[in-house]
Amino acid sequence: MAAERSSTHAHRALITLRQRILNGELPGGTRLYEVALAEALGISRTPVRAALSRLAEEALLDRNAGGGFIVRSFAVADVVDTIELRGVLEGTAARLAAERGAPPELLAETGAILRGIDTLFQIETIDMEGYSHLNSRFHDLLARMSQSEVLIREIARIIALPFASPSAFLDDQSRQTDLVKTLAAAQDQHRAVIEAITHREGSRAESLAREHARAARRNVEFLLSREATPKDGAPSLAILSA
Amino acid sequence: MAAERSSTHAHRALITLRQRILNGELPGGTRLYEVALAEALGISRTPVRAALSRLAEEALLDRNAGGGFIVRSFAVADVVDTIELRGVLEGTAARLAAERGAPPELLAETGAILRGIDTLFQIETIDMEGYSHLNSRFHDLLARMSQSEVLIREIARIIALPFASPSAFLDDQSRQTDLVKTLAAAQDQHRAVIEAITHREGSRAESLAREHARAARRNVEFLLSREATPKDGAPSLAILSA
DNA sequence: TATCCTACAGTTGTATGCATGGAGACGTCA
DNA sequence: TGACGTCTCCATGCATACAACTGTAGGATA
Repeated sequence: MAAERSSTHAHRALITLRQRILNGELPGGTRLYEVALAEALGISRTPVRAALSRLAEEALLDRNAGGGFIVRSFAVADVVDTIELRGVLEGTAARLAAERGAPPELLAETGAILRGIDTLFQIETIDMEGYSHLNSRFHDLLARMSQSEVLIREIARIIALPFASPSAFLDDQSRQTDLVKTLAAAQDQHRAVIEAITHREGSRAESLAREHARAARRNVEFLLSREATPKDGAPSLAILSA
Repeated sequence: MAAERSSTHAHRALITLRQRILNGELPGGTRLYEVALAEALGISRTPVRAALSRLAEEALLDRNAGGGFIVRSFAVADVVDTIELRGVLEGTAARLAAERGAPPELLAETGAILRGIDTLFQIETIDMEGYSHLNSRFHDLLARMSQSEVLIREIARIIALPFASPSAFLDDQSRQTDLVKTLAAAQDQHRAVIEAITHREGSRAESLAREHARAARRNVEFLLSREATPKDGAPSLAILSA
């Protein structure tokens, strides 16, 4: 976590601060002071302000009435509701895709991704990084099939929150046995959604995509039900308020 | 539209620029230059940057790769999709309200608002400002009944776009006759949504709230179907790209 | 004792000058 | 004629000094 080599001070500050918020180093409710941050990061207030402004755009900070920024607090309910919201939005994307007709090239690309995931399953130990990548691409394609720029944008916005990403909690599954079962079930849901879209079954596509997001929600609830503190096994949940 | 008296230069710049974007004075695709704006507004670059940053947060500007801001383009499809999205989100709020049980005090307040709207209907010429205010409060309460901070926030975000507000297009209805009929129908829908929530009928509440948003969508399509250019009768549509 | 007033300290708001870096214009070379 | 390279200009990135504001603590007064 030394000095990162990106283009601008503002960008480096953005990355650093985002990281500190996500890993719980800057807990929800913390007021962020420009001067203090500038000194801590060894830069001036100007790029700090730029970074804070972008974090507010990402919904990780709230603007304080009368100036200043405060780290947003995320309770368990917020995480659950955000995942639910992703399900609703992806459900809408699936419905629109079915109603409007998904572009053949996107359907083809999706098919290739699903076959790619199948291939991963044939190896004993699953390549999680590879799965995560393909899974993200699948969800990206699903959004694009809606052919709605507005929806694509809003889904991207929600997914930017780490705990709401379709690939969240994949790296912190403790029970490897369950994991395989879980992923196989998810793959079945992927197929069902695409099938519904292909057959122009809007309502069915919407329900299936919604239900698919529920898997992530169950994952959260499982991780939180364990005795261990969330931060140990689930980095994505480090942001949770105490 | 002279110099407005708010607290800071940045805030005044924000209001001025927002207005110019919404009324089409700064059409979609326009690149905004800090120096030029600073000179035009008679202030320095710093508050201009602050204002631009907040407009990006409101989704009225896009950040240009490599710096700078560009006015976002809104096509008819974007307006329609945004209204559809509001319907989806308000539908979700209604469903959650039904599933989780709406707080009695919110239901009571909603009832008062609905009675208030009824009262407006008893006068020959409807007080549009009054209706608009009550209608906004109804939609605000609907969001809050979901008891989901995440959803409340996202709905507020969408409604901030002028053409997606539940009270958009009220002031630019040309045919006063249809207007009364339209508003009466909307009021029926309001009642139906609340009834479904009260009876804990989640799916029905969701469908009704969604359909309610379709009224706004039909309004857009009606306004655009007229011969007159959009800007004349419908200020909310002035933002549309040519 | 309660309230108001004042002064101060700390924080953000603003202006400005300089640094940096990218895109386009222009010219040269193959 | 086309492509490549360089040079210049202009917009943004950044630092810094100063201004304005806000909340608070302390004291004075009724």
